[in-house]
Amino acid sequence: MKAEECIISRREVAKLAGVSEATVSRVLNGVGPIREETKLKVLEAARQLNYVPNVLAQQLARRRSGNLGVILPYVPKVKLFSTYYFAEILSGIGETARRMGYDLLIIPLSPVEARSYTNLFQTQKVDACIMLGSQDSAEEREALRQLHEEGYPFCLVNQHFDDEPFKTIEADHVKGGQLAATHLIERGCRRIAFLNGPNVYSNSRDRMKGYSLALQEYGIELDEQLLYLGNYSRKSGYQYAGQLAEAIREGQVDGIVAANDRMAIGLLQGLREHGVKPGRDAALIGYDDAEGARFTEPQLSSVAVPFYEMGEQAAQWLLDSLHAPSFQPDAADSGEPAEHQGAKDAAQSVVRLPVRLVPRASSLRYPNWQGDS
Amino acid sequence: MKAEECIISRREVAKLAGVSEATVSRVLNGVGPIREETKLKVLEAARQLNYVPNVLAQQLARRRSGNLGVILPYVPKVKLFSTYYFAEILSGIGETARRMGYDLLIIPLSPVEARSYTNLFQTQKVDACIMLGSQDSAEEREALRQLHEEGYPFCLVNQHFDDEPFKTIEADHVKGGQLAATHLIERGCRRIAFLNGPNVYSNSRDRMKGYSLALQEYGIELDEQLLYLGNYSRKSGYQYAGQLAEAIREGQVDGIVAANDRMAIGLLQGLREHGVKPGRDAALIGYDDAEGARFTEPQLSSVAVPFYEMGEQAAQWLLDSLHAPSFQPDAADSGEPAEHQGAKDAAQSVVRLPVRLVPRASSLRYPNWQGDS
DNA sequence: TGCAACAATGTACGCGTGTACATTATGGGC
DNA sequence: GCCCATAATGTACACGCGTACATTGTTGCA
Repeated sequence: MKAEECIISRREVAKLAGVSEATVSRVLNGVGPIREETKLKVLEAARQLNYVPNVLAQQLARRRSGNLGVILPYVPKVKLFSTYYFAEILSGIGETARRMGYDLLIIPLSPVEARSYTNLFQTQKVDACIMLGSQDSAEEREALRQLHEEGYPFCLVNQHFDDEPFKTIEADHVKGGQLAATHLIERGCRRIAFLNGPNVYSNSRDRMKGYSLALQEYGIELDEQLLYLGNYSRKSGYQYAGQLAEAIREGQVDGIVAANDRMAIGLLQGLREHGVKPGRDAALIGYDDAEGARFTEPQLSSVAVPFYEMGEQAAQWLLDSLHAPSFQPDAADSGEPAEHQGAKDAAQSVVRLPVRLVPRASSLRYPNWQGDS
Repeated sequence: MKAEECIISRREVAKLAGVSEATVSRVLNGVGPIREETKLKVLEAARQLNYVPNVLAQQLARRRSGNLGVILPYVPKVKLFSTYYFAEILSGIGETARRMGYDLLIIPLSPVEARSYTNLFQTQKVDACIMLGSQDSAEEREALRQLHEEGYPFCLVNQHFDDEPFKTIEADHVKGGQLAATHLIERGCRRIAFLNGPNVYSNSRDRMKGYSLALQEYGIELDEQLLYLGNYSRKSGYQYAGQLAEAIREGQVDGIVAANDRMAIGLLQGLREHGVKPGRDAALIGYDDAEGARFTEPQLSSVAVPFYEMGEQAAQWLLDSLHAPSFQPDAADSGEPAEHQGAKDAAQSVVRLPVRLVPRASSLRYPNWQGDS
């Protein structure tokens, strides 16, 4: 009995209800005037047959997939979902998509094929797309530019491209870097090391900018010697521990800003192994306010970034723009005006959410450190 | 120029190549004998027009979506992606799906609609489905049973249902609970509290079983007073801190097994606030070996669970079974034989991956505790 | 009574693809 | 030169649904 239910379509419902297929479709979609009696007949027939519309056919007929694509970068050996950063953004996206009746289509980029994103849209698998963890490379920029020119709706999260009109939801990382550095300065640090991440991420560059601004504001000269480059992994923080421990002992460094909490935590653990205790011997502050920042000893000061909200807003904006009738891909015809429009959009295209300083014990510096026993 | 490219289909390619649409289809799918010359003509035309097949139409014609569904439970106020448990499993699923050419369709269950899963398959949105975080309730069991009866391919992860033939990938949590408790016993504990999670999860019950076995093995009587119930959140661990701190001081408790690391970490922090230091005043061990277990002070002993591999295996088995020609939903016709087959399957239907004890400082107990300064 | 307006429904086709079947070339053995 | 097996291609339709347009039924009003 159950076996046949797999293959019932609109036709069976129509037959049972004694109406045409079109009427069934109209009833189920609430389109056009329908006599109440007919409506009930159809609904009863559908219920009785346990009819469920074939979404694939609907998608083809409507030329909309109802899927929100999420592009995940390929990062070797990194379990992307497990990083605080992606997990939080994804949670925000997922919740919003669910609320708006969209499904999430996760598209992990494969390491080999450097295909352009346009294919993705041409296949119609997704109606819109959110780009996570994209890097500022020439190819990436070109691929996105093409996407934008063809009018496909997409949104970058936490990565902006200068001089491009791409819609972007990010956080104010210049401010964040400044907050972090200023915090250490106000706690008495003068020789502040900065452990940054790769420059292909705009947020790395922004934090660097903020760090510089803070130093400048307090008349502290930027010392290239104090700049370290990691890759946002805990290991890459850990590996600088020896070097920094020595610098701290020699008085060359009295404070450290790390560009994310993973590196900060790795560094913190390494420093302790070298007998240097952040919060006592030097001030340390991380970035992201990941959950782990509250687990360390001492607890890690950080800068909170509203990742969840960024995911929410990206999804919300994208799905709103799909429903808005304003979406006109015809702009490409008129050539130059499109250019101009792009420039106008640029003004509002980047949304920058505020970040927040979260001071904890790791950025204390003097013997008034409140440790236990 | 770019604008028109959005609407090219097989027809345009066929016209340009001077062949029929069927030939285009055959060339692109590598079906049937094709003259080399024709093949090149078609491929050249496709390239020239920048043709990309419409996946929606392919899905409809092939009656396969190419999507692997992942059901996420609705847990109020919890950002699912951000929990170690889900994140790791999802990473494993995602990586495997990518390798097998499938996309991941994330389906977060909404709080209200308690729809049956069969709808999901009937809509054809997914070819197979992985269930995460399902609970052992009567409705859930019934919904899954229906799914199984109708022959839809699905797989549970980290949750089994007794007496059901559902395919399941989980870990040996009985062993895990036993390992944890035995570890504490061997380190000298005799009054071991157990902070467990809700019983709707089979892994909670399994760990409890393992805990009991360990006590029994060492002739320690199980004391109901020492059983605590949390909900796997850090907060729910934290809230028992006062109670347990007192019990430890009074000598009522000398060791604690927590059913996951989140609760263990919350508890650890709470205990320290009450002046009780795990690893010195009492032994504490968590479960999952989440990343955060290495961040705490002292570092948290735990039981490592191969979540990533569980995700991999679930996806692998599911996608393999789709490609295998053995898949015959006709079994329902013959009635009882299906029952028998189910019983046979049951023997292999539950795959239980091994877990591993990870001893760290939190489960030490005596003054030989190796703290710093 | 006749006619217009509108409600309610049916018919027919498009969406873009896969593929069974029919048809036409091609070659080899006699 | 003929016939058959097979290669190569075209034709036609199905997949299941949305919807424009045609058709029929109903009502109100002159």
